[in-house]
Amino acid sequence: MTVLFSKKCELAIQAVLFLSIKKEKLIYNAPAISKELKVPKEFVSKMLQTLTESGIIGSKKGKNGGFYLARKPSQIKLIEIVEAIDGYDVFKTCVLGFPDCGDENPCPVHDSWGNIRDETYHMLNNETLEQLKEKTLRKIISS
Amino acid sequence: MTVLFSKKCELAIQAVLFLSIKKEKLIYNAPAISKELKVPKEFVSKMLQTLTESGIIGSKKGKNGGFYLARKPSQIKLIEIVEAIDGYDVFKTCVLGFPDCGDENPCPVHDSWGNIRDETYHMLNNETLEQLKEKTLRKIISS
DNA sequence: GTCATATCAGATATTATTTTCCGATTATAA
DNA sequence: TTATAATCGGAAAATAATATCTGATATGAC
Repeated sequence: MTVLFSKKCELAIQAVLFLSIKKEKLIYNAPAISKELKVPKEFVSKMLQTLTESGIIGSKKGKNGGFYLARKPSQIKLIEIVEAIDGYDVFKTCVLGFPDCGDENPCPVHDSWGNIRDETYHMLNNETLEQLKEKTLRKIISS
Repeated sequence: MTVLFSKKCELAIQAVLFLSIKKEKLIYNAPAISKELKVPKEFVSKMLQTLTESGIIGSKKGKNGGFYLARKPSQIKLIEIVEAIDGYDVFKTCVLGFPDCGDENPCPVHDSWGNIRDETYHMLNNETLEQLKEKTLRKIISS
């Protein structure tokens, strides 16, 4: 099981982080990204299509085509990727699964979890890819 | 998708919270708990078996049998239920899905997520069912 | 213009999770 | 002792998530 995001969303964040440490508009195709992230290329391909639809990355068809960041790393936040793939459900759904949990009818951990959930949102909404660059470089061997 | 726990685990927490506001050793059978939590009784039944194996609740077979809290609400923490059903994977797995993420080779959000994860653990480890009783009563109509 | 190489779109297959079913066993009440 | 009502355990079915395949379309190189 994944922690908070779907596999597709995890992979999307990994891929965008990977692209963010490369020279601007440098194009990588699906097989290359697949190899880098050690994930099946068909799955990577599908995920990259979704990211392209939501305008986070751009694509170029045909020979020497591939994918590239649509904006500068300083203008992309992790939360955008989460929104594009998984949506905001994680930030709305009751952590204990009570169907009618809300501020008016809170579950026993509604407030405690609310704080944690807000912090998580803050984490994803605050840092841009640019700010994560150094840490990303340390994680992924860059070229 | 669920937020952090499996469906079975969410249900387990709900069920134990439900039992915690009842008189000690008062027995409820699977159909009754199923009705209360509005979840299929077979699924409730399976989950209650797992909780019984791990000693959080007790069971009584035969006519007028059912399930009851094995210990006092002041001696049961939410984290025990999570451990019994889902295990500690949520607290170990990389939130971005990097297979080799750890303190030596951290992902870009390893530290930030680490704090949030620790807070979550703290939330589940700190409060006992007894302390949640009031909030639970407000959520679940008691008898 | 033709060929090679890439994305794109939709369908399909596979796997994992969740849910349901069924028979066996056990305990209680009458 | 017999009928009943419950848990227990394993298997099966349904559903959801993940992964793969296939053909179509677009693009650049030659």
